[in-house]
Amino acid sequence: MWLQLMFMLSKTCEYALRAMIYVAQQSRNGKVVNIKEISENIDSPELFIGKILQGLSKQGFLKSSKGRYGGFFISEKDAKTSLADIIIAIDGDKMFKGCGVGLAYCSDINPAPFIMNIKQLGV
Amino acid sequence: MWLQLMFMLSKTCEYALRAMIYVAQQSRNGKVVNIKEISENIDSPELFIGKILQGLSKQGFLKSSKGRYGGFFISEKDAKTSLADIIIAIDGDKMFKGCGVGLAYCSDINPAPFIMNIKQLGV
DNA sequence: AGATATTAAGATATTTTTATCCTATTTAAA
DNA sequence: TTTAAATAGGATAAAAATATCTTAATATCT
Repeated sequence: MWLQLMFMLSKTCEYALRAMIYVAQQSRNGKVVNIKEISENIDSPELFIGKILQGLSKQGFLKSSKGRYGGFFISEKDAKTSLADIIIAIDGDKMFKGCGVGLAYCSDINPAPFIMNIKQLGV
Repeated sequence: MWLQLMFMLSKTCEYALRAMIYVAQQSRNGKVVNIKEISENIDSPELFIGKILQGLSKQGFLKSSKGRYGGFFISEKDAKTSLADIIIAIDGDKMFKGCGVGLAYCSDINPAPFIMNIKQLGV
């Protein structure tokens, strides 16, 4: 069974994931994509996603080539990266720790995904 | 079965939930608590949580009393408020909509809690 | 009535996140 | 070799989130 996690990601991280997924798709077809194309397809500010990918590229999550017909691409090997690793690279691992509410029953051993339902304050 | 949701809340929202839970606990013992006590117990900036509770109080999530021996408290009725309502009051409902990654398979009908596991870019 | 302790409210300050600008460097095609 | 198109990198700007300050209003105790 899959554990369903719903995240609130930073804009930066959201753009990054969308971009990485888009580049990965294109790379499977052997295509190198430039920032303009990426930003148009994932609906993000062009220069901003440029900066983000520049950073991810430095960290080795994808490759870039400069110059005419340059752009970004993801090798078969890099495509094995889990989305979680990208999230951690950008937003850090705070998301995977603690429950965000800081109740007593949250700990490292029981990192308390915040049980939400119909739980009321008074119970 | 309970659905497990793990959130990244804004600081404001995190403080708010912790404060509300603390006040609710104290109110069950008939105790009115002031900002200083609250901030010490939930580890938040005193003036900041003051502002936050001031807002929640205006919206009717809890009661306040001014003057000496004043403070905040939550009636039995108000204690029925769900944490989700407080989150929405502060962070809005964006958290309950969309998947944050904006993939094609996310929609209003299928609001795609972000399936996370070992999913890889390349699959 | 006076002193003290509390929330209310508006203004302001600080920090972080998001976004843009400008110039340099690189590459390929003409 | 020149030109055009692309990323790299550093600086800056704008917006949003977080935090604090100051004064006013209110309530309680003596």
